Amino acid sequence: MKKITIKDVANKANVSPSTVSRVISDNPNISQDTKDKVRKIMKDLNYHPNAIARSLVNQKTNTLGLVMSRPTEMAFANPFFSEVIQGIAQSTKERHYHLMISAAENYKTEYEETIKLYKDGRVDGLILMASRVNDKLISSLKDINCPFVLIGRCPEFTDIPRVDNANIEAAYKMTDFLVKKGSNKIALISGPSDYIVSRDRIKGYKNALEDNGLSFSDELIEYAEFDYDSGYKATEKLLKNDLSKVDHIFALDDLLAVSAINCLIDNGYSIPEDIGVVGFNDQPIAKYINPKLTTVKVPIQEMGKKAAEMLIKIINDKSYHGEEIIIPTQIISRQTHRD
Amino acid sequence: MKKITIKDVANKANVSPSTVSRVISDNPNISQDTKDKVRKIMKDLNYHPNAIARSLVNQKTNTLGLVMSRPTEMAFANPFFSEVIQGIAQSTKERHYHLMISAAENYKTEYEETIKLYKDGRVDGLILMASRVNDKLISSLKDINCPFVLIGRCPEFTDIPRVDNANIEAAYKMTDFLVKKGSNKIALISGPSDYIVSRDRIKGYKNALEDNGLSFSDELIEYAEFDYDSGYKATEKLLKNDLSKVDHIFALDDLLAVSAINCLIDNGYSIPEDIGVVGFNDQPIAKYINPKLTTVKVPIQEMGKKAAEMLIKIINDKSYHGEEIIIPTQIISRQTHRD
DNA sequence: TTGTACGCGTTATCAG
DNA sequence: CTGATAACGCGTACAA
Repeated sequence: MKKITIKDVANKANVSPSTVSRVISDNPNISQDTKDKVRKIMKDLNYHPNAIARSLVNQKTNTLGLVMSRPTEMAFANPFFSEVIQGIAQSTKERHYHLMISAAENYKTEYEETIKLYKDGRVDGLILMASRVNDKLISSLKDINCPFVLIGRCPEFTDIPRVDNANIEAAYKMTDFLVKKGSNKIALISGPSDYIVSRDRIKGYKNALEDNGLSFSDELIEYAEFDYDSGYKATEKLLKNDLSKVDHIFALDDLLAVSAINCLIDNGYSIPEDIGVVGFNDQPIAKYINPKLTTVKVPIQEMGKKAAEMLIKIINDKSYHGEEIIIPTQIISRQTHRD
Repeated sequence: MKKITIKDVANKANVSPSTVSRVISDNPNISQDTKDKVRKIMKDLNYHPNAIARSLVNQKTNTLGLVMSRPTEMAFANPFFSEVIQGIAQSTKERHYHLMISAAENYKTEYEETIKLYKDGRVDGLILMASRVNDKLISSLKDINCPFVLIGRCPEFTDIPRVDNANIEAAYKMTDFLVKKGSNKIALISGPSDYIVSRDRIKGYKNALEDNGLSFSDELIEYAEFDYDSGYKATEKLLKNDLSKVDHIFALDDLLAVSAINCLIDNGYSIPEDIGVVGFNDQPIAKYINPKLTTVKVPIQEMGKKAAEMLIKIINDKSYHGEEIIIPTQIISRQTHRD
């Protein structure tokens, strides 16, 4: 079962390896006859060009990289990331690219893994997710001239290729939506405070409060990781403060919203009668629970798709340096807010 | 920003490229002096060995492949697959392997994509998920001598490397568990009938019925895809039949169980008072819904881990041809069954 | 202990 | 239209 190479094909076809190479790339100045002949032999021999050898000579792998850090991985439990991957996988497939996924244990190894993936020459570019404040990774990537696209936002750099949803605006809209429904005290359960996405959403929330003449206090906000248990604990903390006046909890992630709802139920509250809960992202689970979750719809898969598309374009078109794509969001009004 | 190669290092260190190569692989018969010297220069130049070139000469890529077909991708929405990937990613990371993920649009392209991934030389081996009855892929892979590990089971071949959970036994246990609780008419919502996993679980269910002297009828079973909407419809069909005597619905996947619960609730039933619903897999969602789902716990992530470990071992140890690892399951008794 | 020469499978350049 | 040759970056016999 030895590997058959371009030479084997060449021999059997009585042509040179270069000719075979040319028919592979469908070079126009090769006679139809030889093309047919060589193609037949390739079929007969069940020949497949070796991607590695091609990569070596072409200096490109046709593969994109994606690194999941542990926080991200934990968030892997969060359906958000599956959806992004799905979108990425779709684009790469369409463009005949491949996708390499790498897990990291923590933020530090995530940094190293990511850089390594590129410097080892395994990938032509990288897709970054979940950027934190002060993200060294991005400046390093810029330094070594590594093509990348960020899903999210990086405050230190304007003008980097990225796809994001309008987080500030979306959180504003949801907050405003609740206020217009009569809410006047909204507590917040946020993701980790060093994530840009958290900060942006908090900002939108605060702005909306302000514009509606409502006051904000730090006691109204609790931070959690992007997982269920953490969200549950955050809700418990909120419960310890005086929740009597709070009429809504705005969770900055659906999973967090679900944990809040369950914590509330466990403590004897009815949703949304006693207190409303709304989420963010519109992940599948939003529709699965009872009552169904009111949330902000973010086209996650679409974001993954766009990011991969942009990255591939950056890699292949040197006159193109990426852009900022902001995907619109939309409030999905279901059953967990107070009307 | 040009690439620096082994030659650059060699020049700067006044040694030959081969010496540098030996330093990289920590060859024992190289003087400590030159090792130190070369290593320092590698650091200074920020040199990274090119993985592609290495792959070409070593004839191995150190990467594993995983293909998701559309049905699988749809199931990508199903958390099952995220968890498996997570497990795989963990093993590959620990063993310094990489993971390439590929999406396919349907069963046919899945077949081609998979074969191609290997024949193109991009991966050293493959992890297969969700095997169907009469899976041509497996025999093809055997034919071309491609190392692979199956997560699941393939009835046509005994003796192929795989990791699985004891589906028959697990479904038996759950059915028996319900009967012992007093249930005597259990309906089933299964995954697609051409998946082995469906057949195995159905078999366990039937066996348990039989052993308990209960009768089985075809009207008691509905088939669905592994997604929510499909499960909902299947439940509606069940509802159209005479459900009056049915006291439990056994869904062969948690997501299906959730859809069944919601469909039942939408039709005025109370869970578990009017009818019990139990699931399979113990995915995160099982704990998130209200009431919490009674289900069979399958250590999904663990299965991914084991599969990747086995595959890597198969690839590197030619005296090892894989084995069958059956991971035990466990009933998680929560709130959706009738006591 | 280290250097030389060749090969891994392919593509690109230059002849013819 | 086609063939020889070099090169991509690295590992490894073989030689020294």
